[in-house]
Amino acid sequence: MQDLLTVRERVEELRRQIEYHNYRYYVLDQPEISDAEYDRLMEELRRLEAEHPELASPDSPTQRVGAGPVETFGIVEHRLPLLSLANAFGPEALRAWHARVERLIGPRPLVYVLEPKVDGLAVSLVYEDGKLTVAATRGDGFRGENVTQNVRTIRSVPWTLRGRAPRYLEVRGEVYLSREAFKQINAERAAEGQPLFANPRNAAAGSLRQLDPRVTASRPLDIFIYQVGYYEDGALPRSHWEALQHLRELGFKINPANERLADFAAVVAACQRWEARREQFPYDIDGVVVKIDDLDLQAELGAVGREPRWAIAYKFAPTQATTRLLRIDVNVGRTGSINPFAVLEPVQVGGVVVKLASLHNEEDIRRKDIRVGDTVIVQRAGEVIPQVIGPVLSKRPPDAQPYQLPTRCPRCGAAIVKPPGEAMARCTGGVQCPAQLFELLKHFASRDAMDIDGLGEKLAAALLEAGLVRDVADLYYLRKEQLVPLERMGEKRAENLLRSIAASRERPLERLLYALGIRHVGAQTAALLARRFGSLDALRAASEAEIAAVEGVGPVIAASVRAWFDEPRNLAVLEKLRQAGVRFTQEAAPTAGLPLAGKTFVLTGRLERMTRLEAEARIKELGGTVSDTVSRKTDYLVVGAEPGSKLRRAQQLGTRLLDEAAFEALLAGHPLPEPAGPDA
DNA sequence: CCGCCTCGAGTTCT
DNA sequence: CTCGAGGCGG
Repeated sequence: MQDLLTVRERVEELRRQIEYHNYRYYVLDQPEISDAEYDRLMEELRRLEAEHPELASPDSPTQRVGAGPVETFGIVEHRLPLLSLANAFGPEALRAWHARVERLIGPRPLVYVLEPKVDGLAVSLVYEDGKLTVAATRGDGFRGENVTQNVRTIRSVPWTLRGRAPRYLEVRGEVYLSREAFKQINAERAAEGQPLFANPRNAAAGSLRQLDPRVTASRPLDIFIYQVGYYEDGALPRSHWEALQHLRELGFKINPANERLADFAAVVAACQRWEARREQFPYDIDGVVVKIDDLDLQAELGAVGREPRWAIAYKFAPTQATTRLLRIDVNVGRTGSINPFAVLEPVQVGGVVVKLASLHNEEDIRRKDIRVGDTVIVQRAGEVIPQVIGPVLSKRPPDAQPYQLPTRCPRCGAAIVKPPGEAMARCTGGVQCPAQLFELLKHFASRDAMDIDGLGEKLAAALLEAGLVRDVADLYYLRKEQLVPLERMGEKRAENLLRSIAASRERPLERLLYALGIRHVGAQTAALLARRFGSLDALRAASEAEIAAVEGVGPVIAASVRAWFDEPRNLAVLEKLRQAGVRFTQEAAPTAGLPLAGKTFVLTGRLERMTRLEAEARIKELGGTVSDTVSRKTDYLVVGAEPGSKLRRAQQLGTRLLDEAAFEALLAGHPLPEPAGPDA
């Protein structure tokens, strides 16, 4: 039995250490110890508290997991109201604000502080004698809800201030969720069939307003403190910037992206720069808050109504908008997949007018409960494809009906079936379906398949419309006089097209195999099959078991391939291709002994001196393979300008990175210097 | 049977 | 780029 005094000392020591490491990890983002070591400290503390209930304390870091639920939130009167900010939409409005400031205080040199306007929810935190006593939502600015128990679960909120704390301190901050955490929470909710949050802000608000703080604790909320509200006992610095530094010393998390600028032109430029790079913040921001730095000037400028004149919110173009869902139509894919899409009342979002948005599949529409006639939230951020996030239920027309997929294909009338357990419904019309034939023709001619230059969307439609092509083999029997009457088709273009078609007869087997559009056979699988069987006839003659025996091919793909070759219509197409002189064999392409044999590459970002396609071709020539996703099996990630998410994954996995110069050196046959060791 | 790794397929606007 | 799902190793 241990002496209780020493146990108490140990408990206090552990609490001190854990709070310190919390601070290093969550506030400074500079941990000093590993997660495992941290877990060990936490585990020991938990154990001691369990063994000695008399030592338990609501101030112990073990309580960050949250206490029991409450019935309702109390109301908190803010000692000083939380003001709102005037908005500036665009640089002109920002300049107008600035002109007014100068008019009021006369022209003199000004210093500005810029802070990302994080899209979360504002809270007020009160510290008395250095201890967190009350946390409240903004509410109407005068009175908010008491969410102290929930805010205490946020790891970057100090319970006790560091250093010499004022007797009474109130600070304001923004509670938010990172985009990553938001995605994770929604994925969990989707798995549990719960309604999804529309955006990180809603998720953060929902999390903070949980009656059960244990739920809040499970959500990785974070906070940035941006303002002193009320400060009693002790002198505050003269400037906002210094006040933020002071708050940082007290243990608060201050946004490291904040900037102090002394030139208004630079302020405007910075706002625009941040807008262009808003995706690079790990959390959503909807603008930039610009503040006059000097606190005396702030006081002089004062407020109009509830808006201070010394600050303004420069607002970015919104990435979400609401609009009406007019109709749900469906597209038919090459494989017969039925792909519903939303026809929207045109709406400006993310800098473009959106009229259409994909809806993926019936299941997705059901889960989001999207109905024709609904007002829906549409999102488009950066280059990302527009998405329908969900309905605004309060605006739903009373007669709106849940969406039902059509039972017959809108293009060919064949039955639509949805195999149990699969997400996608399919048209059963096969190549009889004009939509599927059209998609197949485009696919056949596409660059990774037979690469027929000049045969794109438009021409494929025209050839089908004119009845010149009923299957892909018909392409090789086209004559010039048939083509010329087509719209926008002269002698010259017809000749060029026929030449491209003729040239495509020489494509290697793997291209042809891919071009045929056999279900589950993409470029990669086509290459595996071509390499193993060497000729189309050998593959046609193979049994299902022989096909399934190929490395990387399993029962599903084997059955699909076998079924394709058992279809008389397909065999007829093959005979026509053969008659037309299309190559049915693989060229011998030995890869053994080449310098990059066995090496797997992934490319990300834009290369300066060659296209991505050229880079891929060079790697393959030298015996390497190119993959699409970074995994443990990836040997090199070639990093170009503006790399994507692959770079982060590669860094996590410790994959070797090559910049363009190093990549070129490798291609030129120069061995790479060994990677630096951990102690180098 | 589960969890990783890959591959296939589809998508908006300019 | 993202989702869904096939293949495969443990």
